[in-house]
Amino acid sequence: MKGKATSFDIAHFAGVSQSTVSRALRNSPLVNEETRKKVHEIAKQLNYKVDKNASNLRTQQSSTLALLLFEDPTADDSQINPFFLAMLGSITRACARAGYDLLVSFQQASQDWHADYEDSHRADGLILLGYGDFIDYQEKLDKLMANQTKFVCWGAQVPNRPDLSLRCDNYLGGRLAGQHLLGQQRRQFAFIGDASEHSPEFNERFNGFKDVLVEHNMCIDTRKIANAISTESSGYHATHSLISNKIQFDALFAASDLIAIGAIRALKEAGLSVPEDVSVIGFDDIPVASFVNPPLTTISQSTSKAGEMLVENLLKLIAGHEVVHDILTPELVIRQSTSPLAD
Amino acid sequence: MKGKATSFDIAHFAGVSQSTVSRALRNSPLVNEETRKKVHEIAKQLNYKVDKNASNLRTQQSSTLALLLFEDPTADDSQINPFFLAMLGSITRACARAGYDLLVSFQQASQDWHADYEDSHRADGLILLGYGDFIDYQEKLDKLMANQTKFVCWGAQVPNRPDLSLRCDNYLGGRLAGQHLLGQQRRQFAFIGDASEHSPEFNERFNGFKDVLVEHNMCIDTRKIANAISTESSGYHATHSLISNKIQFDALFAASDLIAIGAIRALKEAGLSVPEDVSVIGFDDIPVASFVNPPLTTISQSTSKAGEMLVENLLKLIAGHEVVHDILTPELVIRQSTSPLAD
DNA sequence: CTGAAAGCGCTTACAG
DNA sequence: CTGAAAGCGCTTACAG
Repeated sequence: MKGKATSFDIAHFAGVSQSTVSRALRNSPLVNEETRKKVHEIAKQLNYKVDKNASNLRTQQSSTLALLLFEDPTADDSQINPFFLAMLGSITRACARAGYDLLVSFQQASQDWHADYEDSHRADGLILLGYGDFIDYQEKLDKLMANQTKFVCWGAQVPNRPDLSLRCDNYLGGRLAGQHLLGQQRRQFAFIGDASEHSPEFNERFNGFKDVLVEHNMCIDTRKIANAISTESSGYHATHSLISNKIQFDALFAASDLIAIGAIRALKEAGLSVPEDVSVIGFDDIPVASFVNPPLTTISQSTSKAGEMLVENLLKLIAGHEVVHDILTPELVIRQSTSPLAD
Repeated sequence: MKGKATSFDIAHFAGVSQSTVSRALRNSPLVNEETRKKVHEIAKQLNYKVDKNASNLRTQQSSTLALLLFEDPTADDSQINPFFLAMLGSITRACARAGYDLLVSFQQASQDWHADYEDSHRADGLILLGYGDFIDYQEKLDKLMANQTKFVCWGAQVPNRPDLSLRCDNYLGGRLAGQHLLGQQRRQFAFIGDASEHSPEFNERFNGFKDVLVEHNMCIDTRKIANAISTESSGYHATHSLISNKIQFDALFAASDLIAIGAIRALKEAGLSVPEDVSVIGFDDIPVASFVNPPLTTISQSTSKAGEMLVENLLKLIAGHEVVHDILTPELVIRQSTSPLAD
């Protein structure tokens, strides 16, 4: 026999029809047990594998999901946000468990990234992942909706469809950070990150943080807020600029761990010690967080839970089932980058 | 029109046959320029996308590569080796550039992981990535060969087929590490990693290291060698055991950055300072390396170059072209975890 | 330059 | 329980 074996080859050897082979391989209850066994045996001998293209074409689905990862245009080749990399890991595993393949693709946030994975039947649905400018996303999400594409989305909200997106309770996370720093007798609070509608996740974190301070009759001086995207170098530069402007602070909440790591570098360079002079808290709990020096206190988002739920929800959507909107609960992880203020 | 548009729908609206539509969409030179334009226009209006399952079935290929990532059985869910994650990034990009989709899958090293991606026509070829027990790999690679599966492999050698694997010059990398430490007047050398045939990459690194020492009339005391797999905790425990056994050393070469990071943690815990008491050098230059404290001196393997070449070679293989065996050149990256010995 | 037709390898309704 | 047949949506050799 030349090339790969087909179901006709098996039929030939088993002395049954090709339809029966197909049924047997799919373990249809219609098929006689003995026949089923014989077919499976021959299939194994011939090293037969169902041709996915043929079966997908026939059944009009692909058993494949596509993960689209958007990168900030500034992100360079080598540095993919570790938080998303961790998500990728858990999504891959969740797909495997569900018997789905996963197609991975990086997209520029600027591009027309709804791509054509679903239209071309390469994937049954999309998982969207990425920080970036929220405003830009909205119209693209609209397009996906109009197109009836099945998708779920980490972070960004889909207008009128809360079920299509998943995120952790960023507001609560911000509150946890604020409470932790307050409990350490810190009183001069800085925030680094984009607290605007362009980055709703960061914005919510900031709001939670701010609200806690206000509840304790404190406030955050707007001069102590510096804008940054989620990279180490952006965090470094933002912090550096605060310091050069002689802004004083004894506590710093960074909107992400990457920002926090950059902030710590800037602080050290300026001769400030962490946590003695400045308590620094991040957000995400990326794998690196425990390796940096000092190990980073942070707000943890469970990537494994998140990945699992994204896949689960997407599969429900594909199956035409309802999805309940859920929000993940973040947790404070205390390490050594924060400490009570010494008097 | 219900559901997705097909080439027949376009044919209908364009007033040509479906064959002509297909040719026009593929920009066949046979087709009249005006017809071609009209077809493209209508396709766009109908939001038509070629059904990949159908075209793949017809052409018997998939324009998809599969990336199989093996994990050490000990690796837990959250911690995928960052070196491979970086490779994943560059491989994804290289695939996109070549017009290929990338299927990603994690595999247990123990499993029958040649999987059936190629047999089932889900992918045209495989990229294998992963540390792990080399001995176990060999028979699996043999199976892939016997199966005529197209694949390339990072690190592990394929018997008699050097062209199927790609790696950096680990021996040279080991030499670079040795030379650097020698240049710092260090004289008591420890090595952490699995220097055996089970981990040929680590073994080569060790051999290069050892040879340089020997050339300088020095040697490595076997008691100063500790076994470790490529994780932070394994590096930590190995180093910890050296210290508890009162083994003295002023320089440490870790077979990977992850190991080095764990080693630094153990050293600090034992009250030893890095680099003053012990110079530590790693291998890989993972993104974290520059964030840890002190920033890690290491031997860099270019993941972007590596990913690109793996994809390039695999595509050549698929096309039936010859692949020249190539080996990447590692580079010494000096940071602050190593310093000249103070007298 | 274009069209009618075959066929890629399956799955599944239909008939027995 | 089984088989003959249709058809998923393309690509491409063949004929004009």
